[in-house]
Amino acid sequence: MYDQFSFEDADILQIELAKKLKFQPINNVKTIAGADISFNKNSTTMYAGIVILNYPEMSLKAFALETYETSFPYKAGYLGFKEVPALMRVWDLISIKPDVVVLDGNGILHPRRMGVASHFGVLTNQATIGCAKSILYGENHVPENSKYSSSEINSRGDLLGFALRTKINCAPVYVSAGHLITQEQSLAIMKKCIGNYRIPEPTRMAHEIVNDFRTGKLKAGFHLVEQPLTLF
DNA sequence: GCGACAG
DNA sequence: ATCTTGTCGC
Repeated sequence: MYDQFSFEDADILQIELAKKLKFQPINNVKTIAGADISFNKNSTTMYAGIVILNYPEMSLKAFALETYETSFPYKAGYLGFKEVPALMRVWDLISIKPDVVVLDGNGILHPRRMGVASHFGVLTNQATIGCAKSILYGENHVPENSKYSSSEINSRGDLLGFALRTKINCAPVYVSAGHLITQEQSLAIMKKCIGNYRIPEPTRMAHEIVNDFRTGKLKAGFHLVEQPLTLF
């Protein structure tokens, strides 16, 4: 889909897509999804997956898996061009869409306000939240060392996201609104998605199934979980 | 110019 | 992201 794009083309598209961003609170959140990608080193085959959890119980409700071929390289600031096409393929397998989707990467906490979560949100017209494991952009402030504590991340006076401590003595994760949600609600929702691990449940579980998919333990397609099991 | 740089 | 053993700390 973006294989013929140069980084210059990508810059222009990100700026155009950013003009479509909209930030508004979501009313009733009953389901939340987590999306992630996995792949073998030196391979163009991507294993994409999306899990759907009941909110705020965090019990697994369903998940979808699909592969996708890409030649777009990874480069900081352009993750969306590599991952969004694959995730959209998986998204098509889901008939009943979740209320909000959490992506493994940033939302507007990005130099052009178009991280992978915002990119996916605009293209699918869905509410999204970005939750990255390391900082990409913005003035980084370290939150205090206690679970649920957070600190703002600003740039030129604009609030772009938050550093959130999900576990004591562990590096924080970086939360930012993707699309069709507010910064504060993004932070509030992510706090309720924290289990006993550093990575919040949506993204953590997505990472889990996507790896099982890559190693052959799970197969492509939509899978409904009959007995939603709460892991904590 | 130099260093940083999501997954 | 993926590869990959031991090791430090709660």
